[in-house]
Amino acid sequence: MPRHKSYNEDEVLEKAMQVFWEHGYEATSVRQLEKEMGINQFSIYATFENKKKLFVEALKMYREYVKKNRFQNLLKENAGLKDLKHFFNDFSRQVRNGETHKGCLIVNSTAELENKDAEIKEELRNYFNFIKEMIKNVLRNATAAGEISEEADLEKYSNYFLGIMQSLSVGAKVLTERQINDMIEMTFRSIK
Amino acid sequence: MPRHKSYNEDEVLEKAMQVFWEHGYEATSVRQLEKEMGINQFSIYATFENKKKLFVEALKMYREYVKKNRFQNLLKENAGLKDLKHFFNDFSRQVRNGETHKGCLIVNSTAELENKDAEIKEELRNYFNFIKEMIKNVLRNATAAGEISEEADLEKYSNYFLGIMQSLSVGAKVLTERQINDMIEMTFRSIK
DNA sequence: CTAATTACTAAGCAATTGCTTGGTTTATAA
DNA sequence: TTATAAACCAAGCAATTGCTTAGTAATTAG
Repeated sequence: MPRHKSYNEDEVLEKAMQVFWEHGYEATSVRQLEKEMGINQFSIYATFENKKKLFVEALKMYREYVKKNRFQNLLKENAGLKDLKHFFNDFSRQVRNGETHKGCLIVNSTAELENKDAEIKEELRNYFNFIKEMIKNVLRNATAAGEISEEADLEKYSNYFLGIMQSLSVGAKVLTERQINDMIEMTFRSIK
Repeated sequence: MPRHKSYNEDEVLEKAMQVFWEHGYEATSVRQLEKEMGINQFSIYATFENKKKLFVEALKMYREYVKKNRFQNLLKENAGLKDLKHFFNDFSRQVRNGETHKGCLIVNSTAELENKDAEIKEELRNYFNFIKEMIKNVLRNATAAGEISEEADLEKYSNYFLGIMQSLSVGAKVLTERQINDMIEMTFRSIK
C-alpha cells in the first residue's frame, strides 16, 4: 500500500558519492548532499540512516563506478602488462589535468579518516583488495604471454603495483608530469 | 611598552600541528586547537590570523618536526641505501603499530584538500621537494659507495622513492605487514 | 608615577552543523 | 471508496562552527 519513492536509490547514491569525492567526508554537509542528490534531508535519513552510513554506501558505490568508468580495460579478459602501463599513464594524466583532480576517493578517505571508524576502514580494505586482485589477474595474463617470468610471485607483484597506484593517486595532484613519468618508468624496471 | 606573550609561538604551533595531524584540517575545530594549544581563541587569531593560515604554518612546522624526529638518519652526512631501506621498514612498522597511525600530515593533507587553496598547495609541493632532495642526497652517497651505478639518473630514482614514500604513508594505514613488505622489497629490485 | 601599548579573558556573534518533527500527499489492498 | 502505510516537504531543533568584541591586566618608555 505504500507510496513509491520518487527517486532511484542508486542514482542519488552516485550523486552523493560525487560530492564526497569532490569535497571529502568532513567538508561535505548534509545540505550540500540534499542539493546534489536532489532529494530532501528527510529522504536521505529515511533511506541511508545517517551521514556516515551514506558515506560507507558511497564508498561501495565508488567501486562499481570505477569498474565501469576507470578500469574497463584492466578488467578485460585478456588485459596485459601493456594495458597496465597504459592505465598508469592515463590515470596520472587525468589527475594532473584536472579531469580527475579529485584523485581516488578511497585513497583520499584513507588519508582523511582511516582510524576513525571500523566500518569505513573495512570498506577501504575491501577496495584495495579488489584492486590487488584485478592487478593479479592482469599479471597472470602477462605471465601466460611470456612478459613475466613463470617464477614471479604474483601476489608480491600485485601488492607492489597496488602501492604504485596509491602513490599516483596522491602524487599526481601536486607533482610534475616529469616526476610522475619517472615513477612509472622506474616501476616497470623491477618487472621481469 | 607592550606586555609580553605568555606563550612561545613555536611551542603552541607544534601543538596545533599535532591536532591537525591527528584529525585533519576540516575535522579540527578552533575550540580543539584552543584546548590543545593551551591559549585563548583571541591569542590564536591575534598571532595566526585565521584557521587556514595557522594550518599553513603548521605544515611548515611539520617539515622541521620530521627533520628532527623522523629523518635524522637519512639526513646524516653519509646516509646510504641501507639507511633508506631501514627507514622504509621502520616507518611502515610505526604506522601499522599505531605509533604513527596518523601517517604523514602532508600526504593526508594532499588527499584531503589539495585543490582548495593555492597557499596550501604550495607548501605541500615544498615539502615533497624537500623529501626528494633528501633522497637524492642519500642516492649520491650510494653512488659514491658503489651501491648504485654511476650512470643512474638520480633525479629519476629520487622521484621514484618519493612516490614509494607516499604510497607507504597511505598503505601502511590499512594494508597488511606482508603487503607493505612486498612493496618495499619490490621497490629495491629496480635499483642498480 | 603616568601614559601608551600590547596581551589577555570571557562572553557573544551570525551562520552552519547533523538530525528530527508535524503535517500532507500519494499509492495500494480491501 | 476508503483505510492504511509509506514518502514527502518545510520548518525547526540544540549544538557547534569560525571569528569578534568589550573590558581588564601587564609591561615599559618617559
